[in-house]
Amino acid sequence: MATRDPVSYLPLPQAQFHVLVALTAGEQHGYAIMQAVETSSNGVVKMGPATLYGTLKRLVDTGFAEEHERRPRPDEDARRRYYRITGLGKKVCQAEADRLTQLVRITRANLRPGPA
Amino acid sequence: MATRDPVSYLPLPQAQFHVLVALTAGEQHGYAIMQAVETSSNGVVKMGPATLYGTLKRLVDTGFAEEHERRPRPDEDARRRYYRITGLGKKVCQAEADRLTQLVRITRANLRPGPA
DNA sequence: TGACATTATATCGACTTGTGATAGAGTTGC
DNA sequence: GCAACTCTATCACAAGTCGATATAATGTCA
Repeated sequence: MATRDPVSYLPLPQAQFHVLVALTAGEQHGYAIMQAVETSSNGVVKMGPATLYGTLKRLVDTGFAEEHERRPRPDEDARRRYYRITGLGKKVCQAEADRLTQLVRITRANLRPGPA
Repeated sequence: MATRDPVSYLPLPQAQFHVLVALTAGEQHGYAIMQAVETSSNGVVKMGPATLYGTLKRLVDTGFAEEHERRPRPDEDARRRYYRITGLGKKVCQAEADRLTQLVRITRANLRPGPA
């Protein structure tokens, strides 16, 4: 069966992209993702639980991420639920990154000349 | 008076960023912006009139863009209304571009290793 | 002249996405 | 023992996005 072109999922909603990017670093549980998003953006992007868990559900529904069976080790909080990015998720994430790179490139080129 | 930190406006809604980027290329009228967004994204981002004019209104309200008095030249369509990006708009656009660059950088770094 | 596509601005209503507040419960540190 | 933190989760509302539609001027071609 023909795989759907990752580009056809673009543009990704911002929250989805943030969560996916966090998951490219490896499997994570929800709370860790929230913190990763805030930390890696230097506090600029603050994702609350509503956005996080809602987004996580959407990612799983669409097949960009999946929960996995891994049980927290004894030294970890037993309540944790782990998620990881799927192959499709990686492709889409990659494509979105490419799209944004292009956008940023245009911005830079246009803004360069001199503050009018 | 102290100017509000551009970073405090981030993250920008996607449509607002797209329109601002289009305006960094110079003053534009609505219809041209719609086309610019679609063209410069290779057809990936399609912005209809509802999104465009709504977004334009928000940008003006927030002070990121402004309509200006320039009348269309005789060889241009008389119905056009022109907009341009403001100083604040440029700063915010710049800041958003920086933020996205950082996000993309993280994505690239994490996705690099090898398809697991 | 008439027919038709394109340009151009604009809004309505529905849907999707995002968020602050709140909840409940286990865990950690003092 | 108690406060702060961790962790998952949902509700109800707000914000953002989009397809469809409206209206009208302009351009093209025969």
